Amino acid sequence: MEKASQILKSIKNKGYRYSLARETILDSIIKSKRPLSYFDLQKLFNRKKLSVNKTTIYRELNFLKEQNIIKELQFNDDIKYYEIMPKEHHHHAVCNKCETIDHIELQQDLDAQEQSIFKNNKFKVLAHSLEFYGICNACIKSES
Amino acid sequence: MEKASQILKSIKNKGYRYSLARETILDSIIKSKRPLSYFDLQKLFNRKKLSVNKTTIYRELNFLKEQNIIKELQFNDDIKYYEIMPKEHHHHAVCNKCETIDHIELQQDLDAQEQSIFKNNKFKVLAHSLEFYGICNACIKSES
DNA sequence: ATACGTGCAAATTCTTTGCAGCAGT
DNA sequence: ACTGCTGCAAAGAATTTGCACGTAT
Repeated sequence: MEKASQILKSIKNKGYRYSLARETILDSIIKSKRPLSYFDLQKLFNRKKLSVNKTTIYRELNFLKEQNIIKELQFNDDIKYYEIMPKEHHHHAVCNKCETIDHIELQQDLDAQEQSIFKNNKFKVLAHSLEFYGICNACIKSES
Repeated sequence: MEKASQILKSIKNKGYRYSLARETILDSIIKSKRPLSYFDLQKLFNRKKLSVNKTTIYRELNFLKEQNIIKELQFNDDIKYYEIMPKEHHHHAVCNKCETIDHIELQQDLDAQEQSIFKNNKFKVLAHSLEFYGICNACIKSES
């Protein structure tokens, strides 16, 4: 809860308030090893037997996104996922079998590629988004 | 129209039929330099003064996707785009200003990265998706 | 003649909005 | 007390489905 309460404090300084829904959503996203969707949070509230309206969840996700506290992600399903705003740039590995999404940090990033794009395509790269699709370790092991 | 009619022929062999909507959608996606969305096709039909119901467009896009004739893409807006199934693997450059989407082919692809992911993360990469965001040439030039 | 393709309206799903009441500061 | 936060119902937007009719083969 340490990190969450720190962020909540800075939110308070901007005139926004503490609420249980806000803390729970924020803390869940911080603690989660993988990006969470609206549905994940929904389930989570159910499990905790907390009654939180869907409007609140959607609103809170948008709020945290606007505050640059969380980042919205899309993979090849139609679902939006959220992760805490990363300090280190990283990428995602999506398992085609179990649909688990993991973080990946590359040894060599894409600086060379970005420079050649500027040269060859006259396109000034400011950011990139890179997702790997394949089979995760658990699914490799459990294969027949 | 050559390529479209070739694909239409192979569709016919599977028992599906020719139709004007099908040919127009397929041909538009083939001829387009950039991925097209449902709305692009909608506009296109309007300009051509062809009356095609939205259901037909959605159904045709799903049909062509299932037939592996076109590929569905998502960027950081909420819109689905479609391009003809690429033989050469390539990536996309999305302009933050004019939202134009271009194709990019990398000199060095990501083989080295994929191998190190297998080593370090025990994740078997089968495919990847890479989008660059930035400013396109036209927008660089037109900047004040 | 068969059964795929199409249009229309209705249904579905996901998300947002309006508004009145609740609650943190 | 002020104003942000919440829940509910309703509205919206994007997409899909059911069904009767049209049309390529």
